[in-house]
Amino acid sequence: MSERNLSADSEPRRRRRGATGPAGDESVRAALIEATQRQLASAPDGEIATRAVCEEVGVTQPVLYRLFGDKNGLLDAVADAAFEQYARRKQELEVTDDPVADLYAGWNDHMAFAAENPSLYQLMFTPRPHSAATAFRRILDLLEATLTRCAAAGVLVTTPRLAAQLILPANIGVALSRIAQPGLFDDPVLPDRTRDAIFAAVLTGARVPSDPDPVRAAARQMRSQLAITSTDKLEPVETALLDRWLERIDEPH
Amino acid sequence: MSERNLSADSEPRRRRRGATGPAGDESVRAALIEATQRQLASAPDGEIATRAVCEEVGVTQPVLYRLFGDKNGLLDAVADAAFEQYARRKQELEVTDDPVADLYAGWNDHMAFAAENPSLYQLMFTPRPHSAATAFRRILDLLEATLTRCAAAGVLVTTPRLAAQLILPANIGVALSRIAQPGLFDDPVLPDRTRDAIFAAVLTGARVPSDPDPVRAAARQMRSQLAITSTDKLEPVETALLDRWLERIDEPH
DNA sequence: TTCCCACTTGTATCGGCGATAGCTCCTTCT
DNA sequence: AGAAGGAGCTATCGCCGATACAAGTGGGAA
Repeated sequence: MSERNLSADSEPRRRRRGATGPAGDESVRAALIEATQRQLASAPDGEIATRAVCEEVGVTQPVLYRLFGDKNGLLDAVADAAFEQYARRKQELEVTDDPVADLYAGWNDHMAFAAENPSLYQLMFTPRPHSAATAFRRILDLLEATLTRCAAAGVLVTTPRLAAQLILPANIGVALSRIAQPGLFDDPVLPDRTRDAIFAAVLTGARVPSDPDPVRAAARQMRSQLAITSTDKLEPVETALLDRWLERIDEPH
Repeated sequence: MSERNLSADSEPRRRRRGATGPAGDESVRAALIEATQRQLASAPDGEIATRAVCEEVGVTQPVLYRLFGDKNGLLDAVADAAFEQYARRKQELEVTDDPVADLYAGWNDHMAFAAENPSLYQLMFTPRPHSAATAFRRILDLLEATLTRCAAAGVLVTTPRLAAQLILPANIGVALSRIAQPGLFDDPVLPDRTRDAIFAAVLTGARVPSDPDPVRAAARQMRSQLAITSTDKLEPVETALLDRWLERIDEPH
């Protein structure tokens, strides 16, 4: 049931037949999404009725169900539209060539977005049954991209993938807790403190602009670690050759 | 509206008048809560119908509405009952005289509870309109009590109140993210890493902040650096084998 | 130009939901 | 015994999500 026959894939065939009127499907689509966002922000219980949405736009229910499949499809579309807003905001921020500064700005902007759009935020990050929305994953990818730039600068101590999985849930947790229980988490320094705690576990404490070659730095650190604490996961011969290679990588060009 | 005239305060007057039958009100109350929990765990969409709950217990709808006021009151009661389970679990753990160990156990048990009871967990920690449930606050108090013991032991660098506000949202964020998007946050070390990152910002640096195994950390960073910027100081075959070895070093013991 | 047909849209409706009005019955107090 | 008041059941209200059905519309074929 609910094949959610979205008309996005039939976009090239749009208006081929039938009467869609002077305004195309995607115009009605956008209007429905916008109306849903508005009613979602107004409704204190965070719930909307497809009837009310259709009435505000001036279309009947079958139109909505043709465009979005079912109510869940509508909410997915709203969540993805919210991601577009989120990404647009973030794009206006990330112009620096300092990826760490962008990371900080990204966290702060995430918190601001959540505070300004609590209903949309819940729609995006709260577990919803049978949701096919891609907003969550795309935001994680966005974060991972910034972290990859950090890794390229040599300031990341883990993989960008793991770092993103560390940062985003913490960010979401603080934002959702503040939405759910504003009175319990009203400490103004809370987001910053959480941010610093997580970032400290992911970024190297000291910026290393002095070292232009992060590969060499990593190799050097790996060698020293091996010298201090030997590993038993490699055979001695392997460890010896590994050390030789690391030494070669560390050698000046 | 919906005064939610709960009969808990009328407990001393129970069965004073009227026919409650051989089973008292609180028996029916508990049965309704239990049935709701069961149906909540079964339902894939996390939604329940008061009709179905009443039918399973064998009472009619007005009974439910007299006992809980409305559907939200029922869900609040379920959330508070879930808190009792949560607190009971935690009470079985916290017997140590090492408050820091209790703190770690508390985090881990929180994650386990969320994984075992995803529906209940969402009910407790996800923003719900007009919720009068006290579970959220009581769990925060529980955490703050443990942190006060840590402060008495002199291992806390902030106030217990702020520390609790730092820890709980991070804990919730990881748990909810794993419930909402299991595929995106499947890294098994994610909860522990988050825990260590947050605790490091709250406890005196007894525990290693970033990584318990510096050799593994160095190997991981070396690998990510190699993945980002390949080196020309090693032959491709050598680089491939180097990566394999680093991977072996990074593997959990 | 005319007919046809695929597609859209409005009407009306279905089944289910949360919530409640009003009658009946039972228990308890006087 | 009679009075009184609370509790439960039946029936129902209004709203919701979703859809069957028929009328309508416009582009393409003859």
